Formats: sequence, structure tokens, C-alpha cells
Amino acid sequence: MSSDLEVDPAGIFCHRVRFQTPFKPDIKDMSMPVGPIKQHLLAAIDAACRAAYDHAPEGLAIDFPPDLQLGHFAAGCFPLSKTLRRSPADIARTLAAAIGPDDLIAGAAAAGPYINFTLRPGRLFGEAIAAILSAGGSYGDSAAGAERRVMVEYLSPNTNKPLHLGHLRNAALGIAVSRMLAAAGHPVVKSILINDRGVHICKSMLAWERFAGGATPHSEGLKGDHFVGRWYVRYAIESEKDPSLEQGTQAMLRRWEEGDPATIDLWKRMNRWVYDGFAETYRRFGMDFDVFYYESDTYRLGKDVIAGGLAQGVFGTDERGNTVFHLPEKPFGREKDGALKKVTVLRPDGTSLYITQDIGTAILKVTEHDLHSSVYVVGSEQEHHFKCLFAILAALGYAWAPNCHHLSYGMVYLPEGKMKSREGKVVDADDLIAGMQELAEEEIRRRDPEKRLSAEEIRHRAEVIGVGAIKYYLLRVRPTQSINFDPAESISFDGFTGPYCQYAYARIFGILEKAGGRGLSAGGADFGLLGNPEELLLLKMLIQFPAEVASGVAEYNPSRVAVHVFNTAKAFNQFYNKHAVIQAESPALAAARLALIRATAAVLKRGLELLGIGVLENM
RNA sequence: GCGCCCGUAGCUCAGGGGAUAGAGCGUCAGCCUCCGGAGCUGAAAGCCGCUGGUUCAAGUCCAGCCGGGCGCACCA
Repeated sequence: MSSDLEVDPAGIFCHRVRFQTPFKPDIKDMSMPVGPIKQHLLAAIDAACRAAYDHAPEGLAIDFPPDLQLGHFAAGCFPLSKTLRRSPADIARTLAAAIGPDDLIAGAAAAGPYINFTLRPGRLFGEAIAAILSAGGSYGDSAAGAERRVMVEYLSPNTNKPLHLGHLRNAALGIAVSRMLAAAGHPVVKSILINDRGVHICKSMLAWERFAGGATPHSEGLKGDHFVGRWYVRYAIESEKDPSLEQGTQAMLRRWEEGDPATIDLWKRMNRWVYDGFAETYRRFGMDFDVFYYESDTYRLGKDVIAGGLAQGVFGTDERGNTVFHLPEKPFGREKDGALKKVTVLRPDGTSLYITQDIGTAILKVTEHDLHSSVYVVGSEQEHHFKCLFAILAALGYAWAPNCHHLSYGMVYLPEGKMKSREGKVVDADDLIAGMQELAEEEIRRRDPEKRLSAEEIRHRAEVIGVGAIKYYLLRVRPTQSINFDPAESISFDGFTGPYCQYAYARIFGILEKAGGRGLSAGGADFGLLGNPEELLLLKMLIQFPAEVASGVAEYNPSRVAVHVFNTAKAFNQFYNKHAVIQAESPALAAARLALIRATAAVLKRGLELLGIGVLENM
């Protein structure tokens, strides 16, 4: 039985269940690549415990000790303390003494309440590296979600202005979460809901009609979305001077709803400009969508559902004639006067609201695409809206309602405060991407004084590095954190950044290439020669990767992966700085280290891929 | 007023009940006859917002406070 179905439908409102997941990974599991090794250690403890206490141990977990000099793996004896009625330290001492060396275990020692195991490095490194390399680029993937199709909706742009930094955070999350869900085995459908109708869209239309004199993106040499955005801003300026413009937009919206051909033509024409512009930004940032929903199509949806719900008594009517939904007391509380809180789902005149169409769209998504669950990547300011939406879907009796998830993320603040596109206080997405690519390009040229790189190669590298830097900056903190956008920090390529991680990959590729040129390979590796502190730390990072991915999926939190990729790159740099690979003391050691760094490259690449960030073999 | 999020080093942030709380940036001091310096090493820098509680064990869980942010419905 699916864990999802065990969740009390009302439980979806609890904070805890925000981390409800399409599947439930066992984080302390026996996962690859060291599952068999952990099993072996548990079996050794089991045998020792039976011998010493005539008791089968339960609840023990094999973890890493805080310092790998203490041992390669450790087990805390706390769970045994109660049943054996001895101190954990006493138990650890007894069990460690009873565990002798074998073909895997080199030694077991007690340290306080812990049993620390030192393994034979040939087995430890050999088995882990073999598992990683044999996974063929999909290390860390699982098939757990194979039967559960998920839709991830992200971006939700308006067609009256270009995309800004807030959209990029949204997109970075949407892209990464889609990839991570896919890595967990889920079939994933990526969708976008485009807000292409309403009075705010009419504002840019009206301003263009009145003031543009027939100008087009082509005539102005502007990207279409920027061109339309210019008229949206112009509207704001003009309506300050002439408040009567507002009646003009209201009239235009009425004409649009009546299907007035001239208004519809203008609307289509301007939207086309915006979509052409958006398509370019999608391409630059690596966004892609399987399904496009337009509010001009969906805004009528939901009314029939509400009519049906009204008949079933799910909805009621208030004194003003609104159709309303009474929110259950459990999570929502009550009004001061004791009445249940309510949400209006239909106006008295039968026109729909934001939530009306969202109800319809939610149902449409599931029925059209046979979904198990639905993820909405939308800012935290809409948390209440989605709680209401999911409550209504549950009340309507949809079994999948508890599988709807609002992936809520914090705001992006500029040094001057919150972004406000109406006031032009935004960081434009295209400007930011272009700016980062320029910086990357400068850096690339600085490293190519002899100008051996083609313009095309430079451009390609700059794109991967520039976009990678932005995405990493936006993904490295957990989604619930708001981000204080620091221009200086965001353009850095040093330290905790995407380029740092990409650089480690390129360095490894350089070594592998050079090794190949000298006829060295991983063949003939003697993994028994590995085991210095830097090698151990690096191996630990590689081993932990699948668990980090699983946690990231479970929490819808790409920062898990981002942080781990950085730690892996750092561990590699520390190793690299202290130990030679190609020029190692012996060919058998060189071969073993080559295998180790090949496995490292695989983890770095896969981790960055899950974040939607590309790697370069040379940078 | 109610709900949610955030509060950890000067700044920006990681920390999935367990061993000595970490990183980046910044500051200071070092490392290029040696596989790529977008790198590495070291130092200084912490009442983990406060107070209680649960637990053998709390930055982590619970309660109550104090700051800051976002919402609270007929806008989207």
C-alpha cells in the first residue's frame, strides 16, 4: 500500500506533511553502493551480540563516524542499552572485542558508545567504485516512482512583461525538481500555466494601441516580451496622469470577453510577440514544457464542477449570493464570531475567480495525463490559496487530492527590497543571463591568451558556465529560505558556486585525458593501496550521493543535491592538491586513483544534471 | 488578531535526535621547477533569538515568548 494513502486527507494541511512525497525513500537503507558491506557489518554485530548476550540486536544503523580516522563505518549501541540494561559504552566495548577480523573487517574498536569499523580498503574502495562506474551515468537513480506519474507545473508567467529574477528561481526549482523526480523513477510531465488574460494584460494592449504608433518588436529591434513590457510600464506612467485610462482597460476586457474580433486580433498579435520572446528565454535557461495551459482556455473551467459540488452540498451560498466553500476547522480555525472560515468560489453573477479555474485545471490535469500527483511550483505568498484549493479538491472526493503539493519558495529580495515589476524594480532575466555569460566569457578569454578557442566554443562555454552560476546560486539554499539577492555574490565563480563544481569536473577530465594519452588506465588497479584521509573523504561523498538525492526528492529540495555536489568537488580538490594521480608512486596506485576520480566525475556530472546544470570537459 | 516561513561566525547560508556545530564570502598569514590557481593550507571569528519541557542524548522534537518576512479569500 502506498504511503500516500495512509495520510489522513486532513493531514495535508499539517506543516509536517509538506514533506509528503510521491514515494518514501528509506534514507538509512542498504542502498548502493555499500549495501552488502553494511549488511556484513550488521551480521558481524548480530553474531557478537548473540554470543555475548544471547540476544539478537535490533534497531542498529551503520553510519559514518564524524572523523574517518576513527574508522570507516560506525554503529551506535544506544538502541541495545534498554533491553540489555547496560550502558551503551559497555555494550560497545563487549561487542567490539568479540568482532574479529575477516575478509572485509580489518578491525573493530569501541569508542565510547560506538563500535568503529575499519575495513580492508581493497574491498571498500573496490566495491563502491565498481558500483558507481557500472551504473553508467545513472548512479543514484531508483525505480521507486515508476508507477506514479507526476506533473510539475512551474513558471506561470504573465504575458504583459518579460521574465525576471523571481521567475528564474521558480524555473530553476521546477527544472531541478522535475529531473530529480525522474531520477526517482517517476514519469514526469512538465507543464506551464500562462496568464494571458485579464485586466493587466489589457493595460499593455491599451498603451500600445494609444501610444505606439504601430511600432513592433521588429521595427524597434526589441525582443518581443521586452517590447510588450515597455507598454505595460508606459500604461502605469500614463494612467498616473490620466485616471480615465482605467475605464479603457475595463472596456477592453469586456470586448475581449465578448469576442470582439479587433480586440482578439490585437491580443493574439501581442501575445505572439511575447511568446517569441519567452521561447528565447526558455531556451537560454534550459526550461522546457510538455504541456502548455493558457488561462484564456482554463478560466471557464471549474464552473460545472462547482455546480456539481453545490448539488452535493460541498458548497453553499452566502448572504450576498456568492458560492462559497466552508473551510474545515481542523487546519483553518474559525472566524472571531465562531463561524467557519470560507472561500468564495463563484461570484453571484456566475463569473469565475482564480480558484474556480484552478479547481477545473487541477482536475483537467489529472484526467488528461493520468496523474498520480501534481506539484505546483509557486511562491510562498500563495500558500493559503493552495491550502484552500487542495481542501476543496479533497472535499469534492478526489482520491488524488492528498497527492497535490505546493512547492512553495521564498521571495527574492533585491538590496532595495522586494521586486516590483510595475515599478521597474526588477532584475530582468535576460539581462542577468546575458551579464553572467559576459563575465564567464571574460574569464574564458583570460585563460586563453593565445586565442586558440573558436568564437563558437567560447560562446558555448560561457553559456554553460553563466547559466550554471545563476541556477546554482538560486538552488543552493533550501526553497523555504528567502534570498537576499547580492549582485556581487551572485556573479562570483569562486567558492560555493556552480562554476567551482564544474571546474572540478573539467579538472578530472583533463587528468583522465592526459592519463589516456600516456597509456594509463584503471586496469590493474589495486584498491588496497587507497585509504589516505583525502581518498576516504572523497569516497564517503560518493557513497552518500544516492541518499542525498533521495532526501532531496522526499523534501522537494534541490539544495540537498547542490550542497552535496559542492562538498564532493571540495573533497576532490583537497585530494587533488595533496596526491598525484598520473604520477603516483606505482602504476597500480595510479590505476586505482584513476578509477576513483572517474567515479567522482560521474557523481559531479549526475548531480549537476539533476540541478539542470551542464558540465564542460574543458573550461 | 490568526496561519505559515525565517532567526546558527562580521555578511550569506548548510546542518536528516547522536561523537569536537560546518561552508562560502570578507579579514589576516601562507602554497605555483610538480596531473588545470575558477584551486589548496592555516589563523581569528559562535550564550545555534530567549525561556521552559521531552530524551540516556536537543542547533535538530514540543510549548510559550521576542524579532523579521509573507498571507488571511468575491485580485491573480
